[in-house]
Amino acid sequence: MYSVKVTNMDLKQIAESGQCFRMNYIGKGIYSIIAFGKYLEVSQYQDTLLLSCDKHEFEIIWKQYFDLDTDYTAIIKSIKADDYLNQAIQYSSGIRILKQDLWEILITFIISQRKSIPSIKKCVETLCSRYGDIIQGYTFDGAMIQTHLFPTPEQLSKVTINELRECGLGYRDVYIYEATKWFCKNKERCKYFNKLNYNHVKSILMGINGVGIKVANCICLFALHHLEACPIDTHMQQIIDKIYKGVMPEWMVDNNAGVYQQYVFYYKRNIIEKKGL
DNA sequence: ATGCAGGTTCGCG
DNA sequence: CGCGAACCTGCA
Repeated sequence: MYSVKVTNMDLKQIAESGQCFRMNYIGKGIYSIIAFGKYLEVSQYQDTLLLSCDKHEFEIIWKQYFDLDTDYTAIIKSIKADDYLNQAIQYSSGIRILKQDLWEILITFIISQRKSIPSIKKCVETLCSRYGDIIQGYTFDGAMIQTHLFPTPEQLSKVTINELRECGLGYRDVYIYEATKWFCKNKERCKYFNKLNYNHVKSILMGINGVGIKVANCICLFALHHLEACPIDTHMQQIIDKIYKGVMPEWMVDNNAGVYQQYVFYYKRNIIEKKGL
């Protein structure tokens, strides 16, 4: 077990933000996460994060994963006056942009198109349980559990389109199939993607069949940490249309637009949607 | 039962 | 180019 002080962090908000599909609430204030080859349990009491791993694992994996070296207070302070955005931040300032695995984000966000979050999660778990390695993890109680990792590119490259279809992917089966081949072929090149600038890497990603501008932006933001990447989905489009009268607000083209997008997205889904805008 | 969902592609004007 | 329709599947 290891504990660490954090600011601008709220596990619930992150888990429900829609940027990751393998983080789940498992009761008693505890969330489970499977990423980078590990199973983690984590809980939070005020500004203290408690993790089921040791210090070493925290330092080499989870510290980066939770983006704990980025100063979100500064990001929030840098906002130019905007009532709606500030209102959203009151509600969602515990969201951080997770640094996730490029390959996993590529595939899961291709799956995400025209799907609800529960449905995306279901597909992802099916892929993991059928094609991913089994690993052992430990709960807070010290109990050993087994779980599946997200399949590697090599593992998924052995799966046929028909088998993919049977995982509930629908028409996305071909996209996944082709993206997998693309990734295997470009594996060495992908390692240097974090050195390329945002527009460059976005245009490369959009060359993949099934990756349009929204998914490309999600990959840039959630895997490559380009904080200026601002995915515009139907929720964001509604915000532009209804709140900003069809004119894209300045904060959406800011250096930190992706962070702001997450704040607004979470706020919109949790508050506005339930009251009927 | 019909319609639609956190998107992309294709084909049309 | 800008627009609408179709694309699988599951769930209201």
